[in-house]
Amino acid sequence: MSENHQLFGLKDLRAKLSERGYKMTPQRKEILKIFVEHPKIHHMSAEDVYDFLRKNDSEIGLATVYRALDLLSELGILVQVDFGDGCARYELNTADPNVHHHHHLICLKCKRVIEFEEDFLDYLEYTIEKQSGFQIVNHEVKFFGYCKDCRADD
Amino acid sequence: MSENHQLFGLKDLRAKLSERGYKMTPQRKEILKIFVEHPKIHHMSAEDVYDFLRKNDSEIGLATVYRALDLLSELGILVQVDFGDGCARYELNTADPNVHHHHHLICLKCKRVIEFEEDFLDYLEYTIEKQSGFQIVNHEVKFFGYCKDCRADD
DNA sequence: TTTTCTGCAAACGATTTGCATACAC
DNA sequence: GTGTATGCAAATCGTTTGCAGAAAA
Repeated sequence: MSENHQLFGLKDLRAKLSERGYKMTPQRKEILKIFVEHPKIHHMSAEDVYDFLRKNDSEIGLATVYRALDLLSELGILVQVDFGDGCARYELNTADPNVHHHHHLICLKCKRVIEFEEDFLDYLEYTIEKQSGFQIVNHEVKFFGYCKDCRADD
Repeated sequence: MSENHQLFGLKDLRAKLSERGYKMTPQRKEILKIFVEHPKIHHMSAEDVYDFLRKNDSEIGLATVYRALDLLSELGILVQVDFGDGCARYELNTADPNVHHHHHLICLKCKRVIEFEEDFLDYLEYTIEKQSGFQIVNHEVKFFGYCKDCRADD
């Protein structure tokens, strides 16, 4: 579909950080690098990132991973997603207004998470804002059910 | 809007329980009663339920509350909802096909949770099922933003 | 040199679990 | 009676925090 929707790469990290008084560190760079260089690995938790680092002989503490993921989310470089599996997961922010939102189909049986793109919600957002005065800045849509391989009617 | 959409009341509890080999207990009855008799109190966490019970001179252990909420969800009497505030919350299931889904507007400033009803997603569900073969049984939609009182442009 | 950052270990809060007793059937 | 449920306390799991030393700016 598309290769590189993320707004922020490694180059922008230093700027984004110093803009807010934060410092560039090898740990932060390395953690962001995982997300940038492995776009196929989606939805990593702090523990996932930690394990990935250790497998690549990187000795970054778990607390630092948590702090970096928090920080990168605060900077808008990553976004937190939640699949109800008891831990926060992260993905590169693709919040480009020209890029469609993507959301998640969560299989109740095999726990697979499938992504889909949609832009049907614009009218709904418009309606809500008009009816309730609620100013929407983001939305999150999850569909629960059974994926192709797990369907109940198979 | 509507008074009593829940499919299951206290009367059905015993049947639902024994159907699956579970027993009716005063604790389970009392916990469900809170949800049925106080429809205005939405989105209660286990701790909320526990506090509510203690205020009403009921001595039910916290572990029992957790177990009962789990069980009532498993039976389809309650549904778990998650507002990302670090604890599971529950509400009466209103999964009647004739009743519109309701979803949540979460204010990022005052943390208020506003409910809204919608039935715009039927077509989207149809499209997804057709395109991806994913069989949808439930969906969850959250809009994040600023409520009428907290809007950035005020 | 000043401030922020890291890493460790301890603290934390929500939830779960083991176990002996109590209760529903 | 038999098997499930309860209540308590201890265990667990993801995450956060305090603090002393290390490293950016």
